[in-house]
Amino acid sequence: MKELEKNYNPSQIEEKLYQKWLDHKYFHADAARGKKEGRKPFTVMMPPPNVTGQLHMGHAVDNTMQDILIRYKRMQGYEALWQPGTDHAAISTEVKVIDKLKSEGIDKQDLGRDGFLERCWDWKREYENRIVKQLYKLGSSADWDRMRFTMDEGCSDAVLEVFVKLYEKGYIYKGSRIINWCPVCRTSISDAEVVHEEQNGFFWHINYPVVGEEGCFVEIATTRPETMLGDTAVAVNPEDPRYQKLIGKTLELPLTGRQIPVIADEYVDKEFGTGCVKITPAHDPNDFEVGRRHGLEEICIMHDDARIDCPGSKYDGMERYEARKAIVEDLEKMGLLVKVVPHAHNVGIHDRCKTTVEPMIKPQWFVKMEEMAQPAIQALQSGELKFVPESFGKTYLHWLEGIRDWCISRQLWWGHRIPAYYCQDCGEILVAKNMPDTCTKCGGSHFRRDEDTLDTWFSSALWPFSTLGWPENTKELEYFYPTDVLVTGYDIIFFWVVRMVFSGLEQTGKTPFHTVLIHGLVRDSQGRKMSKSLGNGIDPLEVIDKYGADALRMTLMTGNAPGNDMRFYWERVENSRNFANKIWNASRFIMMNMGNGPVEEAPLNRLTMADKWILSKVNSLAKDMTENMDKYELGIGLQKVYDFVWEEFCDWYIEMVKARLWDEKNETRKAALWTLKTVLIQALKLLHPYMPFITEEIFCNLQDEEESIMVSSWPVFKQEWSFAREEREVETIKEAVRAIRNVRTAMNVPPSRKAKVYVVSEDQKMLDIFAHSKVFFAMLGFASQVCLQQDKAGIDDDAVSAVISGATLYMPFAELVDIAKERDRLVKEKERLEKELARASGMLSNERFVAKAPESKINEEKEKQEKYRQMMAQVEVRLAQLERKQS
RNA sequence: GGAGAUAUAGCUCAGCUGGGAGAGCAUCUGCUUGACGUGUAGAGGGUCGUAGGUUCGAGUCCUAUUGUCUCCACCA
Repeated sequence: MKELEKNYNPSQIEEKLYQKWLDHKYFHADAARGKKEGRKPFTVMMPPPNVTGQLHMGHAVDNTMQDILIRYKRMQGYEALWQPGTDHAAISTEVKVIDKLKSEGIDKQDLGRDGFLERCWDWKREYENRIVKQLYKLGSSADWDRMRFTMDEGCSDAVLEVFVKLYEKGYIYKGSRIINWCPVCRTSISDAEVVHEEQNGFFWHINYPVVGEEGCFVEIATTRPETMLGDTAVAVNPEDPRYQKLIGKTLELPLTGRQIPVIADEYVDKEFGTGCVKITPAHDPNDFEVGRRHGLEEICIMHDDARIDCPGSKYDGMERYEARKAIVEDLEKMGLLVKVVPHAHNVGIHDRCKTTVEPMIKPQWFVKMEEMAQPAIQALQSGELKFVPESFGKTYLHWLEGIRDWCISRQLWWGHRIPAYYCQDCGEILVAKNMPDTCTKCGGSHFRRDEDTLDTWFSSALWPFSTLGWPENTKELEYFYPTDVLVTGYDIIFFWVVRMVFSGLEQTGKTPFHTVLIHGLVRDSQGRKMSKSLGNGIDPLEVIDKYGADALRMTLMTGNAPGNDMRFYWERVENSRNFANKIWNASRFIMMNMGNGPVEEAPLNRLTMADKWILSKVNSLAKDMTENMDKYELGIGLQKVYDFVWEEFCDWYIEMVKARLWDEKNETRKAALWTLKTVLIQALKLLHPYMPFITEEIFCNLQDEEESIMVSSWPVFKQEWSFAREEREVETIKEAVRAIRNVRTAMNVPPSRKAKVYVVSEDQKMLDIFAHSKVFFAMLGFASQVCLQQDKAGIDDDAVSAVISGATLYMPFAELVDIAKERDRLVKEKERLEKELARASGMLSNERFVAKAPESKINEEKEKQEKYRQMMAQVEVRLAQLERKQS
């Protein structure tokens, strides 16, 4: 048997073991094999990290949870597929490549579309590997042989297929609508990519003259005066008495001289501002709606880079904020600027580049959402789709119920190019997977393909089935789809989960997964989000280097409930590291005692009470763990193995068993060794999904029969390992040991001072329990001898006592004990018992309790009451003795 | 404005279907016993945000209220 190092050193073994797993292809799932061997599939889709990304704590939590589920199911005998891949991350990658080009003095336009895309692919090849290697370090048991990329051939084909199908169904349309425009990235962005930030700005109050009524004005207030160049109306609330007579009149728009009407629309809030709103349909989403309702002209006054587009005017070509300044100055000169009021308001910012977005009307492609949202809503209501924790289902519903059409076109080059072809002869739009030969309308053969690409989420929405070969009906798709659990943070429910669900339902008729397991964010120790700008991020790789992947994984899973945020503390990592070291040393101890020979199988009837107790404990732990795993309560599961290993197994069982191990002639030595090894292996298996590396290392050192713990079988509850009586008996022993330790500490007795321990009970069965346990007292270092008797014969009156349920323990070290102190202690104990008795009798004398509570609960209370009565009697006797002694 | 989450020991958090308040860290006190000081034995510390209600019984369920956080929508 190999000798282990004194301290666990993760860095030495993690890489070696991961390579071993890869070499043995343990991560690989196979549909044909699974089918042939009659296994059930279990599938998890890895949320594809951005190719340009670096591993952060979010990935670490997300992937740890998935790995735990996959390893658990794999051990349970499922054909467990964890499908990995990466995302092309359109904007993010394009921006980075552009930056890199800039540093080389190259402009995107100079390279041309193909040249630029080549640079993007170079970037992808260079960085994809980085994030994948980082996921290796976590211990992720994903099926890397099936690695996919959202822009690889298969996924791209799925994208085209879906686009064409949705177009033909009328769910995809092209239209001019107001969208969020990023003047720096020069592309439209979705609502979800816009973040709102409060900024201190101003409210400019401006007078618009009423046509034909000299000296008569309408005062409007705006935060963006430059947009007035595009005003096509002023609106008031139809119910507003102040402005009734204005409705229908015509105003002259200052600076342009254009004539615009005053209209009435519910949208206007009477209480806000002046109650008169300038309407700029081309540059404000609300105004756009108003404009469409009233058939107003939509005048676009800005170029794509946010310079003013107003030919013939002095503002033409000005940058938007420059124009704002000029316009305000001019209005002031004209005497039309009424006042300027400081005003804090929210400004939309592009989350990637932080530029203030400009609402613009642009021809864009949209997905009609109304029909597709319905089945997705129903999936949740029918229970076909479930969120853990459930409350996130409300977030999901809320979003779907208020869903708007999805703008899917992006003015980027890196991404899936929209498969729409414009006939150069007649202008007809043809949508097809490949460029058509002839125009269906005019028979022409010259086409221009749409320049735009699709929103990144369009392809990720198809991830659960595109990766399995859809639209082909592959054996993988048939076997592994629909998948089982999707693990993700609550921050991308809208972006991704919703879109996967409606896409899956629309394309395959099935929800792509039955459960969405939501986790929270990892925050810093002060509760702040980890972010680049704050510089407060903790690099998971640094944690792994210092403490090992297992410690990181354990830290992220401890004391954490689904959906809740957690804070990162280095102290917690240390605790995890300490736990790893604890198991390491327990294993080391066991192996030292095993010697070189094999551990013989011990028949159950040769086991001692302690052996049966720990076996029974690990047995019910297996059941408990399985239940918690199935409920996705990963934090609770971990807590349970932790407590078992550290407290029950190390602090109690190993200590109980030492004396037997050291005595080569002891006839129960072999039983002890067998139990130690067996229980340890069970515990290692239960822990393996959480801490794959250390459990594998110990497992392989401990036994020769199996080559890896990750393909060993998950422990199941066995009736023959269930020993209720022994569990109770050992609990009694533990109670006794604790009682004695407490008394001795309370009495300030040094551990080196040994004393006799008398166990007194009228109940012979009770004494029998202790008959087997003399060895514990000796081993625990404070009993020179243990005497069992039914009465107090031979025990000095001033012996110190400890009362436990069913027995009283005495230690005759009279000379060490201060009688007054002992009396105080007993008085305290008496008070405690009185409280307990009051509680029990309070319940039992309550007629309604007795009438309504379940029988088992009543009996439980009666037993407790009886137990406390007995203890109380003992305490009273002891007190009386002391009184006599003192007087 | 809409929705959701959360409030438990000094700190960070568990506490699953209601039935005697827990962990880690921190603090204090012991322990050079042959796996581990990354250890071990013990102690102190909480009227479970507040007020009602349901119940024989509420940290747990309901209502209201307060604080904190998050998401969505955004007022020109």
